Amino acid sequence: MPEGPSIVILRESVQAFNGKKVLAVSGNTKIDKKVLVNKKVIGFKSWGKHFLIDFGTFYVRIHFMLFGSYSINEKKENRKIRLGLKFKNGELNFYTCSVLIGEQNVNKDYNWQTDVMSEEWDPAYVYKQIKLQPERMVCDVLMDQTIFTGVGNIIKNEVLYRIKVHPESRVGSMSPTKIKTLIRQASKYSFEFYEWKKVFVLSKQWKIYKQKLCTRCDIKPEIKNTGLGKRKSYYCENCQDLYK
DNA sequence: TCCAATGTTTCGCC
DNA sequence: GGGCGAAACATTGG
Repeated sequence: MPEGPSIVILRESVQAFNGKKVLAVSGNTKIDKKVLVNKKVIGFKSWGKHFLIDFGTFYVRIHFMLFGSYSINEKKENRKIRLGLKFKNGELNFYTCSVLIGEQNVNKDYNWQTDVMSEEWDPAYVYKQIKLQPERMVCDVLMDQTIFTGVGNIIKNEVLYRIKVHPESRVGSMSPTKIKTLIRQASKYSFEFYEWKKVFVLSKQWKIYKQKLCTRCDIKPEIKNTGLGKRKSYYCENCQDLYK
């Protein structure tokens, strides 16, 4: 559930509650639930993997971590609700997630220019950030939420495969053109992920992630924890040979 | 049945 | 203090 595109889908799925007043709050979250009662939702936002409920003078931040989930207008059986919001026209429940209150307006805490799915996404700014840290491996940079906000491990693997770059390449060794391609594809693939996920064909589209054979070379992909982040990379030694 | 995994933060050690 | 590894969270699918 947790990569950026999935959170955009969530945001779109809850629009029936936009502008509605919270009538009751439940769940085992540690936040003070009283402060949400009788408050009106000004909007639902997302910043990468963060799901944000805007109440104007403050906001709620939900992060689903690895296992988090939600349900709309129903309760999941045998599951403890972490945060449940009741509205006149339905309910929204979150499970196994991190919940935080932001004490000021959400726009003061968040900047959307790095969010690969935001209208404010700024590829030129992202490019400058990458150029500041040439020693880092591209697998780490792609997963860095302050540079590629919303990119997760699936998107990382598929984008690097698509542009034929080895995950352990130093970004300083990549040409300006290739870095721009990387930036463009991180956003483009995220939107494709979003479309595929909505029609339940996401995993059918994977070209290297969790694949038995490279879909270009028909040879077995490498599987290795790469970079300082040590997150799993699936890659083809034969065709992802650039900069390595 | 077991284990890994679409993630991030925090703690403790060297 | 930096850097690193492990733990914590706790579900789902292969």
